[in-house]
Amino acid sequence: MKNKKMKIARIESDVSQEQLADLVGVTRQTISLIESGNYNPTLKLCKDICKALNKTLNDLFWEE
Amino acid sequence: MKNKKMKIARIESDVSQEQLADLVGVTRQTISLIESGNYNPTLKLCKDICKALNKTLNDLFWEE
DNA sequence: TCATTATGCAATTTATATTTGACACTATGT
DNA sequence: ACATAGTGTCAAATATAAATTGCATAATGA
Repeated sequence: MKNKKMKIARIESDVSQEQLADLVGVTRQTISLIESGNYNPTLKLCKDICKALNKTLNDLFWEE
Repeated sequence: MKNKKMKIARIESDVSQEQLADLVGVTRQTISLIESGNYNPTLKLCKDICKALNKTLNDLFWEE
């Protein structure tokens, strides 16, 4: 259950895990864990990531 | 910064805070805190609440 | 009046998200 | 061959979400 949507959005925005981590104020490991799946981030972090990548919650974290 | 969307969706579905808490497997206090705002729930809990109320993440937790 | 349901809030404890520091591997370029 | 950027992952510590318990209030019905 990897989060491919987020990884793709990040690569489309041309930012590394470390750059995204800096943008949202967490560590690189946290970004890596979220993309790797099996992780349960907080809502605020999800929102911050969405804003940094110009996406919405549904875009990156919702599956029908 | 209250979460009115969630409270409205819950009332539309005719469930109490306690019933919603049971549906998603948390305590009534956690639901109360989320609706009161100033709280930062986990993504999994947000998703579970959305499913219980037949809404999406953007419906309840995203503001433009 | 009395009981019940629904809600808000606060203190303390428990579970877990996140940090920190480290080591490893794979490109890519010099 | 060497350096560097990007990523995956692990163990231990810290920060905070969530649980637990309890008390208070308003609304409703018997």
